[in-house]
Amino acid sequence: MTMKIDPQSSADLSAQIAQAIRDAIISGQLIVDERLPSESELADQFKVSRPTVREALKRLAAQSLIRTQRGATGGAFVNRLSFEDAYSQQVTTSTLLLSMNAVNFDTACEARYALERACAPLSAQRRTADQLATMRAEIFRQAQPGLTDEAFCASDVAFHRALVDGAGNPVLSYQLAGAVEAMQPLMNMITFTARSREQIIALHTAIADALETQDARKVDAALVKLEVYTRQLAQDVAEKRRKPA
Amino acid sequence: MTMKIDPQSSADLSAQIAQAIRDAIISGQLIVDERLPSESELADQFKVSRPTVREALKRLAAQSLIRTQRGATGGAFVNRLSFEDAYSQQVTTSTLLLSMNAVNFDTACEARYALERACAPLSAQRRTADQLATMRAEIFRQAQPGLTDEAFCASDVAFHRALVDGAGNPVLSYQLAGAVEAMQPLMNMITFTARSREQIIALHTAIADALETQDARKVDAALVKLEVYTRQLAQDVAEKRRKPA
DNA sequence: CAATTTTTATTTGTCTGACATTTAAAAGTC
DNA sequence: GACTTTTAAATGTCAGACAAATAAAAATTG
Repeated sequence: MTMKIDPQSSADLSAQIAQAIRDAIISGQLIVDERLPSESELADQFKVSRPTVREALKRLAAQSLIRTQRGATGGAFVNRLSFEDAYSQQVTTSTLLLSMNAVNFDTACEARYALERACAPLSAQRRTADQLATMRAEIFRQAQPGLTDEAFCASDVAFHRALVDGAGNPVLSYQLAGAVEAMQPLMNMITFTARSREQIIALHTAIADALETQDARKVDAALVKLEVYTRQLAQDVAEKRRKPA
Repeated sequence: MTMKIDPQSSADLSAQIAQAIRDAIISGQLIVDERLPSESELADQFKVSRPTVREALKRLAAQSLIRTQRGATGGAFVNRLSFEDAYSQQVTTSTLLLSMNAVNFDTACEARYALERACAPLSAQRRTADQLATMRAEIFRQAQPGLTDEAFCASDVAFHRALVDGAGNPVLSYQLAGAVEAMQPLMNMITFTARSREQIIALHTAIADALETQDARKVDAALVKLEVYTRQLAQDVAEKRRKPA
């Protein structure tokens, strides 16, 4: 395994080295659980100092591409990117993307429900009894009177996540992670208008009922209603903000 | 702005510091384009050495959360995460996730088409003439006899990306990035059975025609056919591999 | 005085060398 | 043979230095 960096490039050495190793992983030259050379050896290979190598390795660690272990048999190992890791990265990225770019609420909402509706038919077909039970439990929690707005939102996310997971497709669950979870802070702006809870619970119940009877069309209809209702709420809030009675 | 790290924690100092700064960005304590304290100042604040601070900053840079600039007025600045950055991160993550986890082809295929079909109705409604022209051009390219398999695949991706972008929803385009682009290496396993090109081009043409007349149902029908066809091909390849005539 | 050039201060990028800590294997001991 | 101790290798952290880039400040010049 020899990796090279371009001596012409103007970029940081640590960035170049990280990219070289990243490429080796993506192309399969380095396989899962394989141990990278030690930091000193890498420093020799790339003709740079150990701190520079370390900065490169930290970049890769931040992307969960490698993991490091101390001790005699330690070192940096190519990490198997788990669905869980990918999932949480996706949520972080989506959250930042939405919060930093002042994304129009309607745009985010449209995307989220379009994707969720894509899961609905599969979920109606395959949802397990366990996932259905999770959804019922979350609906029950949402009906508790003392629930804070944050807890209601968290429960809302858990409900929709169960719906998505019901499709029984981990790739789909992963792809939807950002769409569902990153919406939470945006939804927070809205749900503080507390009277909406009954309506939302009713629609959640409709969804759960339809999933129980495996009626994909009814699930879709309820999701559409939920989307319409959510957007209506957002519009009301925006209006109220424009002319605060 | 004061940030703290837990002196009890066993994790790497650089990881803890990165997390502290990351939290400050996510929570809005640090806003876009704000300059972080210099590396020396951060080292003093966190009571660690400069190399440790630098490792933390490189972790954040790997996630495009900050950018650095040298010179008198330089430093580390909170970076506005662009759709483009998020898009390419998503593609990298999805590609690695699929290649490292031996994801079942059917699973990936199902997810990809489920998501793409979610875009279809919006795209039928809103696609611009420009996007339609892109799709026609890619179909034309795909019909060229001398085209390599790699180029055909790339054109295929470009075609589907135009379809997704037709929905006119940047959040949706971002979310779909992984689903569409990360499939390319998996598709490569299949398209080397060259005779399938005509069939694919016919279905692409059907999609473009339906989008031109804004007929969402026809788009959906063509996408379903494309999914069925793709999965059939994969099955054939798998079968041929089991008993190589 | 205005324009240009030079200097200077600040900040990141990189290097060297050292020590601390963790860990597993090797060596030693009973 | 089972247990303890030692050792070696690796990452984690530190201190201090110099290089390179960059913009502002100062000096120079027409």
